[in-house]
Amino acid sequence: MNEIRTNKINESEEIRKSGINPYPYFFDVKEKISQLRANFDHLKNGEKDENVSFSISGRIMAIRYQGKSIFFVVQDSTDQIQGYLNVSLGQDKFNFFKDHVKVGDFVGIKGFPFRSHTGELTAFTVDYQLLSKAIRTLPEKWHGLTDKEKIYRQRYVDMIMNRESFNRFKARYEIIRMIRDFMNSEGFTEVETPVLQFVTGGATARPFITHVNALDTSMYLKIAHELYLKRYIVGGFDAVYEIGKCFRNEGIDYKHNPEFTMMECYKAYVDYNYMMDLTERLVSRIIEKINGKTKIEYQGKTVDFSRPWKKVKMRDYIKAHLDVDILEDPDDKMIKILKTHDALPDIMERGHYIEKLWDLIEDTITDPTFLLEHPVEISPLAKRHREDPRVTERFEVIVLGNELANAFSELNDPIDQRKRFEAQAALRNSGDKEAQMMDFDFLRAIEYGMPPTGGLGIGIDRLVMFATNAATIKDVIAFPLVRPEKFDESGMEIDEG
RNA sequence: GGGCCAUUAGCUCAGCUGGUAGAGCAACUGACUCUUAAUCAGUAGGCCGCAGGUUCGAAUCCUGUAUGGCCCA
Repeated sequence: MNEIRTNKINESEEIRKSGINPYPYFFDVKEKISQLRANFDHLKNGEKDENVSFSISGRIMAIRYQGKSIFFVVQDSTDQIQGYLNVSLGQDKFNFFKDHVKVGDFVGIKGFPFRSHTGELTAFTVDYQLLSKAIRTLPEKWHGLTDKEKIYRQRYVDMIMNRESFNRFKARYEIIRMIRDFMNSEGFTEVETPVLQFVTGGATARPFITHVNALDTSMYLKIAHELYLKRYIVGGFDAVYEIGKCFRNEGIDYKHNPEFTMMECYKAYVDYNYMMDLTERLVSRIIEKINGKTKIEYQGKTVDFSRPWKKVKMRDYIKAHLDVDILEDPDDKMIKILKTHDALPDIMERGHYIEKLWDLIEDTITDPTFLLEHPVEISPLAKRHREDPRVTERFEVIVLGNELANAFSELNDPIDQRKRFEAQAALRNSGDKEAQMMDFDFLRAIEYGMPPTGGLGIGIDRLVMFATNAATIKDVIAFPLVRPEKFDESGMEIDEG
């Protein structure tokens, strides 16, 4: 139905018939546009340097026809530059460009640099090659895509048109590379754990279920890396980490995507104090590298990632804000407070009361803060505190009310771990679908002995959101989960109800 | 789960209390050898998300529904 597309398909066929492949195989790219710009920034207005020849390639973003000369804009992964060509190219090549090279097409350009009278560094085209003909038109150059739905569904178009978006993804992968560099330099080994699991744990979450034909059985997609990473520690690795996808079958909103990326690390012979230091150093370094400073603006709020971060104990913080002692006051008192805030949990259990009480006040935290010593009930994989067995050696990093990291001195007492799993299993049996599953193989593993271990998990998407000032998780996930689109037999989109 | 908003040309948007649809960019034809949101002249392009209802008549009012966004829980 789209006439422009049909015309371009026909045009592409005509080009092919004329002996030119609209989709050739290779172009010898010698430099990126940013390099070209940097190398010839010194050229003065009207000055040219015919002695140097460059070879760049990219997508044409704009064309300005000017009679017997043509100005255009090429964009590659690094930058844009204005190109210029005229009939000195030869009448045939000039005409072909004028008739068949259009906005959206890829071209390779050879030539020399000059600066126009108006001061624009320009690529004077001595030769060019059409590298790929686009048969769909790009959005309007001035506004690009503004429809959020189109941005998420057709991220490739958003990336082309919106450099801010493109650069945010570049930053994301730079951050991931920085995390790898950091972890490697700290002596951690990058490892992998299964995505398909018969028992999945390490987090309080509902899993996805899939089916394995070869075994004719259901499996879960991992909700965390934790339990398998600890098996590496049992197996003798000193320090391991994994950066990978986790899957949680829960709501989708501005901070949750069903699949998301988490970095988890575990190190033998250290405790949560070590992990606090590691977290502080890693996160503040990334924030500083991306922003040039540790005190940043996030969505209109100032957040200071400078070390050291504040520390508050969960018990103290809840007591100060809600006047209830989560260790000593009875359930009734918590329920009463939750009722007045209309915040009763779906599952009437002490652990859920504590979580809900925290939810009520988490937004009072702005700057990165270590929230310490969660009660045992809500921390089934964390070791009891060495001075108070009712709480654990655990911390979460809270930034603007969001959980950015979660860590503990790992529970390596197999008897205590079994009791914790049993308590979780009881919750599961009473209908708590997020409670952890009994994992006998994991128990068996730590029964062989796991050294004292510190563990940490960091939500990469959240971290990227803060580092790049992204308002929603969808802005930092290139292809967020959206409902499927409908296409007709020819592959054209259908708008329907 | 609740509330509010959006959905009109490939893209960005107009379209008033109902009278059979409009601009800019993109596309197409032509002019122009330093333009840069180039300019100028012309042409073509629409199941007004989908389904019902009210009406002589609906892009517009009503109901439902789909998709998405924002806010709240």
